[in-house]
Amino acid sequence: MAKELTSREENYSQWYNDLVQKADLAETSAVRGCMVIKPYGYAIWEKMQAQLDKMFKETGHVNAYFPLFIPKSFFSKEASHVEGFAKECAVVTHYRLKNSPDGKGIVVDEDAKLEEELIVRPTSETIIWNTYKNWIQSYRDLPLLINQWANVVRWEMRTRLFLRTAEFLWQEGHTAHATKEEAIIEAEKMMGVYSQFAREWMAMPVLEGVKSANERFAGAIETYCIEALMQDGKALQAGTSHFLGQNFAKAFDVKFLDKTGKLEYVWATSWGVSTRLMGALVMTHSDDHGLVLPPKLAPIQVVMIPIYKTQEELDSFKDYINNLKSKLIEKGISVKVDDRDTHKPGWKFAEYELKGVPVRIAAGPRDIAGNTIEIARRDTLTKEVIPIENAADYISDLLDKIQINLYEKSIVFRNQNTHHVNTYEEFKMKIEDGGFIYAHWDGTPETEEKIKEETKATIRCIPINEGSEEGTCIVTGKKSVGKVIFARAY
RNA sequence: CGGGGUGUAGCGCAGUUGGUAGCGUACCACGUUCGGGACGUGGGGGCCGGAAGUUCGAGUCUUCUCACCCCGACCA
Repeated sequence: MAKELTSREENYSQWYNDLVQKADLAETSAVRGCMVIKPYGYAIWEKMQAQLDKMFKETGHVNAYFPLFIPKSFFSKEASHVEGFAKECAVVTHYRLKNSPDGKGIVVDEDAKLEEELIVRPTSETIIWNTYKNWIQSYRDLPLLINQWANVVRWEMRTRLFLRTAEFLWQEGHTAHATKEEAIIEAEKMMGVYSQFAREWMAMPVLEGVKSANERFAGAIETYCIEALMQDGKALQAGTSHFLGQNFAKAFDVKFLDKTGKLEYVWATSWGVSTRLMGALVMTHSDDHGLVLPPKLAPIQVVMIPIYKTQEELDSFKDYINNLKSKLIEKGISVKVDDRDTHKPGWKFAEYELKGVPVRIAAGPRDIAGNTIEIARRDTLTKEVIPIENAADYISDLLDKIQINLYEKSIVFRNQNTHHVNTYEEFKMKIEDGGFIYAHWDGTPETEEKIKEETKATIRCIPINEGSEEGTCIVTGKKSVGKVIFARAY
């Protein structure tokens, strides 16, 4: 048992750390707060990227790339934006090193100080809006619908693999529109894209809503978000989409001539999801045996493991499963045959369980004699023996079933951990067990702050598309227009 | 940035009042095994995080540093 996982019950965050590293998703690096994403983890990210990118293109967006460095002066142009990010920016001050005078190593060459310091982008609004100014003159240039895949740096004090790292990978969409309404529709649409991706690809249920003022993006008028519930009862913000109003247009003087010849500021949105989704994926489905991946994002969907003693038996296994393998590949299913002679079947079973491969097929002399294969499901940890004839169709259906089962299990979990409360006392009790809590709130930042200080819970989102009824705030007793969703969050 | 902890073989750890480094696992070779992480035998691998000090002698004692982990404040 070389790779024993800490159980979730014993220590949830240790379980997460163990799992990410032992399943070969990522590891900590020599650089503080920065991770190395390993090939298996990166393969999952690539699958996420591929699907998201497709969805962005389908909604009319194109990709571009903007610089890693942002002149410091750009940053200060939007007041609340700079305030939000100033505390966590990496700054480039020099452009040259030299040999240390004492002969030991190298030092920064003080003569090579930059005239204007550069910020390593924590997000790209400023450099992008500075650029858009040159691209937009008339309503005919709008809407401008651009996305970029990039890395960003936020100098976090405490980091965790995928969930919060100093450098992370993400995509950031930045759009410009002629009207406020159009920009709002865009921001809502992208939240919908994220939500759909989370449900259908990650098999992860999410709540859709808007952020309270306290939680809003620095520089946004409205922040839309999707919020997921992790197995330990903590909420995780999985994606955000911002309606930026004309804040950045005004800060960077981006105007256009409308059809009537009037000069107007453009309306903006930005939206992003990051490698944090990897953390969400791990914490939504995985168990004490290891990773559990939804088939749609699994780099290997089916692994085939031979049971054999002799070379002849191995050869006959290969012949035996070759046809099935081809049929699966024809169906677009990714298959790996693990015929390594260096590990025993039992070892391989445990390994692929740890790595979350959705379906495992094993076959040995007994199966070959009886024209059967053994199929094991990662999500339920069940095994069955089926005839190899028509196994391809069976497996194809099974992958769909697993995808659905994971989503349904997650829905059940979330429902079991979602509560409505009517008093603050009840709230304080329920919050200790984790989960989402619906409660009436008077709409003021002060009340939210008080609740956060006393219970560590924040408003994860103000639900939309759920309908709401009036009530009274659980803390102040003042009027509330509808319940909002609280949780302790990552 | 506060509070706590840990740095010794790839990984996980032990190392007594200071005496020149060991266990498990992984790795390599050979043989027996192979339907849920096999076993035996033999082998390779360490500037004991770094620097300075005390000492005849430091993994062990002292000081200083650095890194990482956990818990808070901040955050996607």
